[in-house]
Amino acid sequence: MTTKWHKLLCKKDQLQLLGTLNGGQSFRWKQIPENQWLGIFSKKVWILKEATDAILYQVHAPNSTKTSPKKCNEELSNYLHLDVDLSEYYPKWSEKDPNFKDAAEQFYGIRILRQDVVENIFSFICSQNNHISRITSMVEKLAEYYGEKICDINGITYYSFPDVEKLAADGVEQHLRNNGFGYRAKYISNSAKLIADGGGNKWINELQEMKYEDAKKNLMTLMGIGAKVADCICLMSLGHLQAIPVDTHIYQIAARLYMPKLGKQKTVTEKIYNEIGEFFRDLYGPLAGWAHTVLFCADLKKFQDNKVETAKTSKHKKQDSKTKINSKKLKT
DNA sequence: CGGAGACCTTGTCA
DNA sequence: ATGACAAGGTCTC
Repeated sequence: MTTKWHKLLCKKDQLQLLGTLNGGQSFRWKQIPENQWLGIFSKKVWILKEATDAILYQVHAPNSTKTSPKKCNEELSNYLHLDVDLSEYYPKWSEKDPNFKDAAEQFYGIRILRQDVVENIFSFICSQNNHISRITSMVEKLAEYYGEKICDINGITYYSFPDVEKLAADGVEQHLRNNGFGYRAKYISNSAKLIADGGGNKWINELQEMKYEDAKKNLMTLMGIGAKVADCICLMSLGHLQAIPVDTHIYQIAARLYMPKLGKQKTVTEKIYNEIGEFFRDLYGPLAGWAHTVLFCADLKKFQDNKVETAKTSKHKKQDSKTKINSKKLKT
């Protein structure tokens, strides 16, 4: 086990750990003392902290796992999507949209992570109609029940996210039902079986090769995955940075600030869903999903506590409507 | 094709 | 304290 700190060069405006790791993209990161972040990806436990023009990190993995500094640097850099230079985009998005410019002050350095596809498929199935805190505990349970132990740190055992085959096994649905997963237990079990029957890794590999529209369509054939969850997976795990997950936050933002005609709409139909996506793609360009994530962060309640309340934010504070996302499956 | 309800469970707010 | 309501929606009718 390595406990040495490694260094990955990275300017401050290129990466903010708080908004990126705790902004609802991944459910595998926790803030720990001394302003450090502990998270799990690629079957390793990572501890990160910000330093001047760099990220310092530790890697914890089983002794059998290779953790050469070079390989770890590459893995972390890839996970954080550091090949995209935000200084090329933030000014452009700010120029096109004053709302983005406002959000970007607090939410500089927000990055779309390159997350594991399988983990995100099941994490975002859990996310529907649910709170981030509960989603996090459900993802942790999936890892604990069906994943593999990585290591212990300070008396806590960490587990990797399980393979699809583990989730496709008999008895999973009942087991999850008994452990607080509610109706999502069936979605997880059925989707895992659908993927396994479709070839398992082969199905996943083919998904990764598809273009955005095809990948989205295929994801929506799984149970419990509609347009929004499919777009989350496309954006955060398949590199389709034009994908715009239209959730309740983004719908509210769109109706309030960009598309006033939505005001009276009670449900988000497939048509409305796609219109909102097209609107933002038209506004921000090919990396619209990335820009949208900055707006999403700015709308998260947990990030608004330490923010100075302005007349503008307080005015809209309590006006969330009863609008439900109701986009239906695309017909092929 | 669009609308209306149901759905597990937990956190939050009055 | 207790109930209503919302939570990064989706499925079914």
